[in-house]
Amino acid sequence: MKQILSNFKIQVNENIYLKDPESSKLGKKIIDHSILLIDEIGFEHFTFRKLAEQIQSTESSVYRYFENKHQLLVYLTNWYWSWIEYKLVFSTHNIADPTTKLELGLEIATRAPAEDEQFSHVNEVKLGGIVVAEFSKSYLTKEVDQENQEGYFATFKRLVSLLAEMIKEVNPEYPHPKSLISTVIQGALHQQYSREHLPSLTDCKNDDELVQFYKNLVLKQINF
Amino acid sequence: MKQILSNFKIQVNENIYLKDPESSKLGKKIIDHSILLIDEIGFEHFTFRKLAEQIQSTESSVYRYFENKHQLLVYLTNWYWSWIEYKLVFSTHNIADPTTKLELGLEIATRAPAEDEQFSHVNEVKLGGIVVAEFSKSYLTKEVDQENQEGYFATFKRLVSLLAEMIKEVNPEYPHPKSLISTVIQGALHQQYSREHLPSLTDCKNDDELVQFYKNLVLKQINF
DNA sequence: CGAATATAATAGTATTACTATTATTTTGAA
DNA sequence: TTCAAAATAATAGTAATACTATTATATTCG
Repeated sequence: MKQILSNFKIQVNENIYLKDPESSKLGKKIIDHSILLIDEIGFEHFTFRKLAEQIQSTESSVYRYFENKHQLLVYLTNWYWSWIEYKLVFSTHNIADPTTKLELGLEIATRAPAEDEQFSHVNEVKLGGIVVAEFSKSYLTKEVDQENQEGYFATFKRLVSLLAEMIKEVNPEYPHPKSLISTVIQGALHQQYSREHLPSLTDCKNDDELVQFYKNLVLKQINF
Repeated sequence: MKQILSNFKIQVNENIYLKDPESSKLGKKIIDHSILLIDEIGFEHFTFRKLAEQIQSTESSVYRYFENKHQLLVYLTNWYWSWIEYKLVFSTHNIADPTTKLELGLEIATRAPAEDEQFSHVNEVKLGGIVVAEFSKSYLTKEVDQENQEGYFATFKRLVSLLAEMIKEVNPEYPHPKSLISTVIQGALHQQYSREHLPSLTDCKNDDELVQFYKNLVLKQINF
């Protein structure tokens, strides 16, 4: 994966930052360390002041990249889903059989990133953890409609529609591909969180079982 | 429903408040108006100061009932899931056929509450909306493990285990009842939210279709 | 090299999330 | 019915958060 993708830079919609953090050293430091810090103390306790301390910079410097910490979270989650989308598009590119293709897509969309997948300055494993715990906070706000119009959630919606298309290739008659896919992706995040913190909400002992559970759910559902 | 349940008072675990809001007029006002206010401005913008203004009381008076607004949210979501649990237990009580019972249970757990179900001083419809938009914020925090130990999420876990038992009665061999149920309940909340704010993530046009989608998902999945 | 731009340092404001103190009102047991 | 205890209201205050503004210094790039 590292070799395949190392030429690509994840692009995030320019509405989601004031100044592109990929365009400077400070910008990259903001991204890298915000991932470490949010992973460590959680989004609620995370502040630009604390982040600035960690990177030996100042609050106002961070504010020149992002309007506020909410926008930074949206940036991080978009980066994450873009990365999943790249992996999905590359991996499924040459696969002819629709069912195999769908299974592979589900695998990529539901499995938590592993240590050996690192391909950028970003810590993808910790970012995956942030997505599990914080992604839903990025859209469960009163500002969702306006932000949706500005493309804040476009990456995730595109991923859902990509996988929904894969379902349609397996069974063009299936009536609820988008509901099924978004239920499965969100469900996988939730099950990962549950395994760690609310174990009575899951039966999956490990990631393999979890991925298998969702693959099975989808295939059984769409095959008539 | 109103008649059946009007004798029952929803009980919330006493760890989830400092003073029982059901024990006084002010307490009930806090609950009622916090639902209206959170529904109106969202949990992020909600403060005890704003709430106190609405009910012509003071911040410090509210603080004598709840440690902070997070605890109030946990209280409200527990109340909601307790109410769902009551409806589920009553409705399925005398049903012999396990499949019919499960279908009814899924119906109650996935359908958004309707206007005519009002049975208490609480606005159940708006509370349902709050659960859709804010429930996940109640456990996606760094304090989840400690709060889980104190019983903050017991009501939801009990509801999941009730429905998981219903699955086992239909098919004792099915290996992932808890994962399936928690995926479905969370999924239904998410689909309700999507229908309103991120429509490209759903195919369900209305509540009936949504409920049917999840019933079908479960039944197809567990029937061998 | 010099101008433009980015960053750092510092300070300041409004709001939030509380805590503390005292006064007033309500209540409920003798 | 009274009077003590408890609940509530009024007021004030603190530390942290979420910003904005100003100026000084460093960097970069045409």
